[in-house]
Amino acid sequence: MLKKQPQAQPEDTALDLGEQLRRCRKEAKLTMQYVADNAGLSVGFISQVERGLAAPSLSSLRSIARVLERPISEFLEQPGSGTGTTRKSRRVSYRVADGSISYERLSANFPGSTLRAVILHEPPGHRSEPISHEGEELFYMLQGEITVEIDGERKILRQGDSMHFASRRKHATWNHTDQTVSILWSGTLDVFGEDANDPIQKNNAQGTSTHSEKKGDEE
Amino acid sequence: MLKKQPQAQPEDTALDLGEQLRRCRKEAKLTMQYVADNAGLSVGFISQVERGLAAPSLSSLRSIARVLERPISEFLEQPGSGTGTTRKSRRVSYRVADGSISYERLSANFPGSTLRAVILHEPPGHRSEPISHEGEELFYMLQGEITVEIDGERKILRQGDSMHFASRRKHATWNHTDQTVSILWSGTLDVFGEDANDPIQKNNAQGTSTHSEKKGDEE
DNA sequence: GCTGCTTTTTTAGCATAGGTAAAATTCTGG
DNA sequence: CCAGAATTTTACCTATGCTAAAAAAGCAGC
Repeated sequence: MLKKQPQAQPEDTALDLGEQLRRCRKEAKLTMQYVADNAGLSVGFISQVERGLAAPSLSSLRSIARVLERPISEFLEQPGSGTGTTRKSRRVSYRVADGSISYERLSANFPGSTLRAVILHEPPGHRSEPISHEGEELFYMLQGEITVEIDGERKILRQGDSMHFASRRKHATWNHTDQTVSILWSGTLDVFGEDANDPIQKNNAQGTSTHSEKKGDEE
Repeated sequence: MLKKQPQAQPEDTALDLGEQLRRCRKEAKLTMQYVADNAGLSVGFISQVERGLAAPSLSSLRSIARVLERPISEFLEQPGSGTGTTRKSRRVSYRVADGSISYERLSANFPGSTLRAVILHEPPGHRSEPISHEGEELFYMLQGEITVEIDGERKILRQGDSMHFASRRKHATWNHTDQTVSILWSGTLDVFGEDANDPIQKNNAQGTSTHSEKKGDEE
């Protein structure tokens, strides 16, 4: 019988997956036999998966990832080689929602990336509607203080405080102060969209800057 | 024939996966027929997957996720309900590497979470060894300036600047100044470990604070 | 260099499940 | 109420996810 080949994918990710599994296993100094035994699979199958000759099912991949103590996403999403530098002086501000909040994007957007970060500016008195969605997020208070409500429980965050939570929990914010607050927001889901909002403030002196998520805002 | 059941998983994630696929599809206002056609699958299969009666292969899930325009990880890893609030006054500092760098953890650690954030303090003159690993990361300069080298290309980041890149690219930092710099680091891989390093500085007046990654550092 | 053991690869094979087409059922807008 | 759209269900099939075991390669000790 001819050597079996997995179904060809446009991006040939099955091979990437196998390479990454092998890399992680070797970094953890484990044998295939160990991984197989602990994942409830056979050593031959592990070999085939690592060499890209077989594609594991989801449950098998989950078992293998558990043995390697890595999130399954690490094997499925591999960011490309993009880099985004965002200069303070060149950030573009966007307006969201009803136009009261503005934000500046920090994260770049390259293939496979899931990390998102923006700096949010919420004006005095602003309240957001309670929402929930996929992913997780973290607030870090750059300036000012804010009330955060998660699943009905309220907390005040002050400058230097942070909060990390699963976005599926219903959450809302309220700027109970009389000053604009600035929050560094980081999350795993792009809730701010890509250029979906109008830029409202262009700090670039020439007024023609491109958005930072274009292939890096290079010096 | 009895109704087919997917293999039971301890966390029954196949059902979670189907629920999430249906939720995302409805949020995008798409029919199963549309998803099936664009993913190269049958509508009956999409129905079974969404109802947890069949488990898609990795390539099928990838196709479905592409149609829904969501990262595949969104369907595979769902954070639990943890929340971590980290008060500025209660952050525990850790020492890493040769003891020269310290950091304070911001992110909590709850089931399924992949987002990590710390505040790094690099002393004057400190150079890190070039490394590469899985995931992606973002630096935001809270204070001071630093030279970052990625794949041999150097850049200086100043206060307020940020940089987002795939961690697989070889990267190193050098604090070329004569002051300690503070960086808010955010990433998708836990390169700082969980309590793997010694706490070196306890800001809690009682000196007995628990680490913030324990079930939230509640007020 | 040889040997024995460990680790990985390869082979042959199979049970099942990933996935389909089409029919049946339910939903929904007019 | 009805027609069409959308979803579910059924019957079925074959490709493949995965195995056991043999073969090959790697490696440490002598």
